[in-house]
Amino acid sequence: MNSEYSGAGDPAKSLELLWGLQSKPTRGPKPALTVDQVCAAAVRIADSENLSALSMRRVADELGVGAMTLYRYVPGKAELLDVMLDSVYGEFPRRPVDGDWRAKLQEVALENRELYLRHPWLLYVASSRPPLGPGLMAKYEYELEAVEGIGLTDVEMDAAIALVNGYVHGAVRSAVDAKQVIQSSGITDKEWWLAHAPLLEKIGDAQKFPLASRVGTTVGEEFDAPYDSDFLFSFGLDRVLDGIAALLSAKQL
Amino acid sequence: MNSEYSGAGDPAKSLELLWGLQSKPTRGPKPALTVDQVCAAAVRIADSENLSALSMRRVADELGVGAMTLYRYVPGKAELLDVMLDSVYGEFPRRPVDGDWRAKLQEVALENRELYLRHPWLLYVASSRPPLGPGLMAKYEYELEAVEGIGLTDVEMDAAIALVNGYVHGAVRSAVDAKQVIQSSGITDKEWWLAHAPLLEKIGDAQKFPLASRVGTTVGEEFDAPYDSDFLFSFGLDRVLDGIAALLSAKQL
DNA sequence: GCTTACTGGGTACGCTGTACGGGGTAGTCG
DNA sequence: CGACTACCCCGTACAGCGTACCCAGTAAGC
Repeated sequence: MNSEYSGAGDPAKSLELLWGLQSKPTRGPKPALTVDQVCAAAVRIADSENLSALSMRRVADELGVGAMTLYRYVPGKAELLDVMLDSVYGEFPRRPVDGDWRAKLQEVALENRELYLRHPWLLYVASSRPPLGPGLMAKYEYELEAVEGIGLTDVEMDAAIALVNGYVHGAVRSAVDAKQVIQSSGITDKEWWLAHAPLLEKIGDAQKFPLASRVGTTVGEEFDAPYDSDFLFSFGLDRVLDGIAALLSAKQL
Repeated sequence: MNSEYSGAGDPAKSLELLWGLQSKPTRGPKPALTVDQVCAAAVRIADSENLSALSMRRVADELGVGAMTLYRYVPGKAELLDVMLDSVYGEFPRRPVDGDWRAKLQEVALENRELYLRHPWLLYVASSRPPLGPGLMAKYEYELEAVEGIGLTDVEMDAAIALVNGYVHGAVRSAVDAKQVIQSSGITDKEWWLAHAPLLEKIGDAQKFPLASRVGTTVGEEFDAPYDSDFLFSFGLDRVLDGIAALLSAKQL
């Protein structure tokens, strides 16, 4: 499973694509496709297979055209990824929430999690300087609303949602990775741990790394317990939100 | 800049490599290279160039051998990445710290940050199920020591350091990405924002997304202020540690 | 000295993104 | 209406990737 880096293309060209600023041609045959169709096909492939299965030829096959035809609509693969990103950001739920900042931020985290689970390839493409398309702008606006007017500076507001989003990204990625490893290898964490325990013991694992082997064993055993990923996700998220709460009360003194 | 996925190879073969469990050959010519040499050359390339410059042929050139020779030492590129990961984990400082859990966890975060800054490609390869080599085990052991005996369960201990490490990963990746974009494009965040402001205004940015444009502008302007990355890093880290502190005091009630 | 396990590495296959250029099509202008 | 030309689709080609396969050369064991 590879992952690519968004923002690798020409940012100006990506922006033109994202906001539909291309000057429309007047002469010549009508285009058989649209950028949206190309993007939708690419998202379909990335969703149902994975990011490394996403190639220009594969997208072209999906649309029943030649590979080079895609370059009539998109400058290159990097810009296509930018468009894909913004298009799925556009389906961010943005459900209205009654409650304080904490309830709203929690909802933001859950919606981000939903998005990642629906489009797992996002986990491997999300960049720190994403293209400023309409989808991302709307998502960012919604997220900022959760922390507006609670006493944070603009920079702190941005840092707060970056903190939450960063946590969600890491947590969901761990969970998705683990699930994929289990699916592809056919063995669970517990089984894997048990299978390799003798090898690690032979090396002197428990003597040299007592804490690591104790905690590792416990975590491995608990991993397929009834409360699994949901519990762990909420646990970490609560810590992050507690941290923001601590900042707020410190500022009020 | 691409990134690859560690753990994609055969875990058993990676483990053998990591712990040096290969049965040594008795007959035939002496190998001209060692796994360590191959790994060191690969790390050198990834450090000085980047992860997408790391190819088997490139590593072979660095060592003055043919490309296929590497497959005498390493089953494939995926396993080579595993070995590279564990080898740089092995240089994790693990400085002893006097103080409470918070001072120790802060030190863990700073050392992780150093490691990422010294080997930026780590940011694009780190996986959730890394190979359990000696380097990672020692690092994990050291990190667990920071939160041992402060009243957390084993699962909570693991979750706590995963939380800190996840934060560091995200924060450093953002900083490194930003720096690379500035270097490669030659324009700073502020200049980029100013250059695209008229375009975004034409679209109706400020009307549709008032918060996003206000906060975005502020963040863009502050970004190359004197206190930049160090301040922001500590800010987020303090929030994470506050969150763990809140958990600890809640458990003591 | 023969056998045999092992090493180095050349060649080749299928994959990638995409530069280039050719042939067909449709709207515009003399 | 014919010519022009901008635009469409896309076949070919190239450089690069990971690596399967295979063969020649080497050195240890019998």
